[in-house]
Amino acid sequence: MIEKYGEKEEVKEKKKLELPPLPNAEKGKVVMRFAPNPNGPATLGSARGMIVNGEYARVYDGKLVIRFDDTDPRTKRPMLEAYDWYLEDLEWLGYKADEVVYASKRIPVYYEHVEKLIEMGYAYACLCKRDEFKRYRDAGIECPHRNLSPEESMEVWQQMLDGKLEEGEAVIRIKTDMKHKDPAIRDWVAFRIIYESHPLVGDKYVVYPTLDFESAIEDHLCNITHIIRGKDLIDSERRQKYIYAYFGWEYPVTKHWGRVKIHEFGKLSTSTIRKEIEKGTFKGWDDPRVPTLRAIRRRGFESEAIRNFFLSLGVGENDVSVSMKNLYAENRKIIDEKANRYFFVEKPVLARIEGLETGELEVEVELPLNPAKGGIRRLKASSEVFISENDMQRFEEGDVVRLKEFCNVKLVDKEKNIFEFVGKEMEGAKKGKNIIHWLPPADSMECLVLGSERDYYGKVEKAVIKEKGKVVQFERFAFCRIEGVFSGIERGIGERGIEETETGELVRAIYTHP
RNA sequence: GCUCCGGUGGUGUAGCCCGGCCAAUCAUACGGGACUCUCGAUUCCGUGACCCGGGUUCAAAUCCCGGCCGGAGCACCA
Repeated sequence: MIEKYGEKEEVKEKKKLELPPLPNAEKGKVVMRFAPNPNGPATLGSARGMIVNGEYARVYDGKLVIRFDDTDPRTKRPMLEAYDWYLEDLEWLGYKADEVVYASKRIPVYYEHVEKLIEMGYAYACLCKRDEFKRYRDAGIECPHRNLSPEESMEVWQQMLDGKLEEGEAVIRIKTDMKHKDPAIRDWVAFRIIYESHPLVGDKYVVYPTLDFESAIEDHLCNITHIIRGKDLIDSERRQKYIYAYFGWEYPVTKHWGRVKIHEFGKLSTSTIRKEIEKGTFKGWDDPRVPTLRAIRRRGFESEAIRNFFLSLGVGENDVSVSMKNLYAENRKIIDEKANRYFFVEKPVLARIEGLETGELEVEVELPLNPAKGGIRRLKASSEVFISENDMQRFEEGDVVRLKEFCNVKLVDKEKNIFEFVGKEMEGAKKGKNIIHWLPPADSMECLVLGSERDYYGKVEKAVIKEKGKVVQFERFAFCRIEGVFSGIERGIGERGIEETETGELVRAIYTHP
């Protein structure tokens, strides 16, 4: 017994997922960061950033800072609630932020830095129109404003701050190299004028830094040692290194990962989700059809599964296209032994069993509650039971089927759903698909299961109401998370394509995965 | 078009830096058997990959060159 246990432990140890070592990482000195823009809630994609950065901070006994790069109140307008949602999600995934930074609250700091750069002649006020500058850039020619004296640039900068200029009239550019072979690097924009109230800081500022500038300054100020992010930001490094050189700072070690595409969610972006929510297609940011962490959590996924899923993806620079099935497999490993078992009869039909003796009707049928932990649950024996139409269709008259743990019955009239009692013992019934789940009307209640592809309606054991908030397995159906008992409009029926039948109470559950 | 980056089974991933121990790891998927009063779990077996072409070398998934394919950036977005 002890030996066996030891073996098991060893196997578990082996399976433990690990990230590759971080270059130049010293235990206790690593500072990682996760830098989202809260223009919507965290998605599965954000989870990768939280997990990889959080994990490195953890294994190196380092620090994790979460920084909100919320410097565009218009195009990527932050969402007020999302700030805290990010913090919650991070915590749910098992990581704690040692420091929380809000870029929009630190704008004066960026002002100071750019002013220094202007004074040193490394940044200048550019009055070119957008298209005008694009032509200079593509041709590799310096624009006329590049040689403005620091004093002249400062004057324009002051006018920008004072709100004396229109949007687009002037920007601050960082001097790089107008002949740089990569046009993306040439004299990039550090500040622009935006007349728009910011959700967090209101109308306090009209000049906002771009991500490249803000994050360059903050990474240094926060003492970030390693940056791991998507490869869409790979150019940032080449741009920001100019600033680092001007200030004599050392650029953190960087690593970039490729794009993750999850088959099941296709091209659902934050902005399309928002649109669909506004249109009413999705019920909210935690609608089970949406790839947000809130929705994933509501569906009953364990954070440990999400973590393993992303660790298995590694930090490679190539793009990956992966299926939710992998996540299901990870989650199943964790919840299979935790989840209690119940019967949920989808599309119930009431079947009548003839020939049951009174004695056989006075008993309660015992069913295993949990194959790993043991325990039993009870259902009343009954001469009328709900079975699923999905099962009913498959049977022919004369077939003997097993009502799991209850009795064997023979179908005698398929039209009227009439069965005949055969016996209590197993023998005579074929194993496999002929063992079906069932429910006595007295022990059942209405149930709606909200799924990611479609919803399911049926009857469930009354006893599941004890499982509120937990994931259970509806035998021969799927793992589901029980949300609770609802009535009235809370029921959710009728809104999602399932016909309203009754108006009483029902159990609402969320489909986790098969 | 310009600039970067990447290409290992169906899907991910290890190995590549420091060539041989790689007829290539692990997971998942798939096929089949066992077990189980769930279509879940467990268990056993099986299928299946180094993008192509040159070069260097006694030896290349690993180094070099060329091609092909894929991706990202070229915003007063993040």
